[in-house]
Amino acid sequence: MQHIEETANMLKLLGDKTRLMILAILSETDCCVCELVEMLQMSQPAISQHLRKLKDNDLVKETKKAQWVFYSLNKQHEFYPMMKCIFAYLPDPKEHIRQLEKKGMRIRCE
Amino acid sequence: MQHIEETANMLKLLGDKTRLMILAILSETDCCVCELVEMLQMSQPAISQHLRKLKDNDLVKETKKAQWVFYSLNKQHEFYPMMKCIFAYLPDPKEHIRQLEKKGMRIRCE
DNA sequence: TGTTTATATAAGTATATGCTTATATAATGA
DNA sequence: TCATTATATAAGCATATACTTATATAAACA
Repeated sequence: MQHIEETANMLKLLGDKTRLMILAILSETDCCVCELVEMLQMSQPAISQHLRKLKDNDLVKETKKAQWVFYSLNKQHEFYPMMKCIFAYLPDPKEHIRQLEKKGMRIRCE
Repeated sequence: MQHIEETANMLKLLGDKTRLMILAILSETDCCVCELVEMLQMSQPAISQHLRKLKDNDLVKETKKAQWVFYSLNKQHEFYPMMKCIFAYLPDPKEHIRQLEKKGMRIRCE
């Protein structure tokens, strides 16, 4: 059980369409910034700024590989079980990943 | 399963400390505005404005009784199961209700 | 080495948000 | 009837938010 401020803050973070979709996608597969830019059809700075907020709140982790920065969901986060419950209210992010692959823009590293 | 906008909007609504606590309290017991004002130590207009948003989104229902307006949680709402999951991350609202009763400010109607 | 690609970040801006204060309405009760 | 109590709502304002554009950095590669 958490403090009210903590929980409200977490929900505020999730209460943005773009960030929510980023998290849902990352719950399926790790992605680099340019993949998210392509899937969500948002500018690169906009995506980077959302990722920054998620990282500052420890919801995602980053790994640099070659010229890319891959982001992954932090499944150890205390609010991860809550997020899983919320994902049930979202369209399946697999569709975004499929579309990305179809466009040949999936980054496969190593 | 809902649209991304719907879910994000719901989370934005829940992502405010005061509204989140109002919902948690209402999940335990119906309350009138002045009880919430006392429990949450916020101005009456602030509480009324939050209740307005919750009502506009169908999360709460109102019932007028004498000079009071009682608010209750809409447990039929499509996002109610999600809310229940979120309440697990909040301090027990029963404590607020106990404090209100201790101050003799509980409104008992009918 | 110079160019391209991927990313981060700063600055600027329009809009949204959550309060305050002031005021209106309606029910209660002396 | 008049004062009090409970509530809603409007207007104003300070701050937060989510973009944009511009720019910096670093890796890859010709």
